[in-house]
Amino acid sequence: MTKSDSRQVAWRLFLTVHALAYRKIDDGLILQSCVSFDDYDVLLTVHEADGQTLRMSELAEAVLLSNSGMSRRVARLVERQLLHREQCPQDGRVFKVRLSDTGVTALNTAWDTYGRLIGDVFADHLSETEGTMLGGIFQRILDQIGTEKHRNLLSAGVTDAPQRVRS
Amino acid sequence: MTKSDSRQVAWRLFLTVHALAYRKIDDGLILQSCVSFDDYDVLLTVHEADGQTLRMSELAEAVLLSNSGMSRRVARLVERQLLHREQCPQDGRVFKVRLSDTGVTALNTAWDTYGRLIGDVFADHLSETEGTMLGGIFQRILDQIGTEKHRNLLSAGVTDAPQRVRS
DNA sequence: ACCATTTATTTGCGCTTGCAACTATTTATA
DNA sequence: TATAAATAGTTGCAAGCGCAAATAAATGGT
Repeated sequence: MTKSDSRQVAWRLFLTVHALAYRKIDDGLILQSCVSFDDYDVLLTVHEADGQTLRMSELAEAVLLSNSGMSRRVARLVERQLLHREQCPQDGRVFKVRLSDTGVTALNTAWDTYGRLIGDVFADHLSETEGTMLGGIFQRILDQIGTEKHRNLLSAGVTDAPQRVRS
Repeated sequence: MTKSDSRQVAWRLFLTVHALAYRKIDDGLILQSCVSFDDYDVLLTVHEADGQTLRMSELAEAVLLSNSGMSRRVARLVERQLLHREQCPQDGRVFKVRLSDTGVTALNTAWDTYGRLIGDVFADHLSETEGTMLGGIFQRILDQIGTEKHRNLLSAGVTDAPQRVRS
């Protein structure tokens, strides 16, 4: 594969789009909703989980952060009263995390901002068909490079899936 | 736009694919070529520039790093003898950066690893046609959200492989 | 029951980052 | 020419990260 390969070009554009989009969303969220992109990701992941609860290590893996990083991130969110962190009665080693009422409110507020921003930097520039196509391609890649946890993004939770198989 | 919108789904998958791909490439580059993904990006950007030289601020903008961050990153690369950093004679405020011979060698070595990794985590999972489509979509997004510097990735340079550095 | 092992999470530490303040150099204005 | 304003780049600082070591709790073999 040479550097002029269309897939190579797509890769470089992929990186640039991600970097720019990430920045814009992070800035927008902080400015308009007082939550960073990474914090939002944590809150959303917890809230979407079964029973709206996750243990630390599950959360860390889900958002692709190290355990230690997640430990401190959660500590900050608990400090800010957006999360509760409670020791599991059955197994004293595990701590389960859950959104506080304030956290739920913050998540909902942030969603308004986030949804708008996703449109600005990404979704509004795609047709429905292109969205489906992209989803199919990314899901296919994820099936190859992700762990079990990441493989089910489409089917789990996010409803009707434009699943596709390798051609 | 609802959460089950295909473009919304595509966005989430986009984020996950990026995070996983980034990790794998960074790990692979460090392990096999002793250069981090971010370092590689800097070296490549400098080498691809007009006259294989860039001033600090241009470099910072091109790779989407802050000026201070770039200042320190370049300092480390100079320390490692991969880059030269020389004061501009016409304007003593600007410093221009250039690859050393060692840097060129390192870049070529890293390209072997990097090319393989891009295939592993991204390109090999796409058909040529899909690559072209993705490139088109990403370029369209970039035209909307990027600055002038980022807008020309496809047209400027990348398309017909001027950057394959072969000794 | 006892102690070694394994598992879940949290600290210690060093590294990288961005922001704001600083230095150095050039350009504009009087 | 003198000096104010603008520009390029570098530091001080505080924050976040990952790795490895430390802690705390459960499990297994005897």
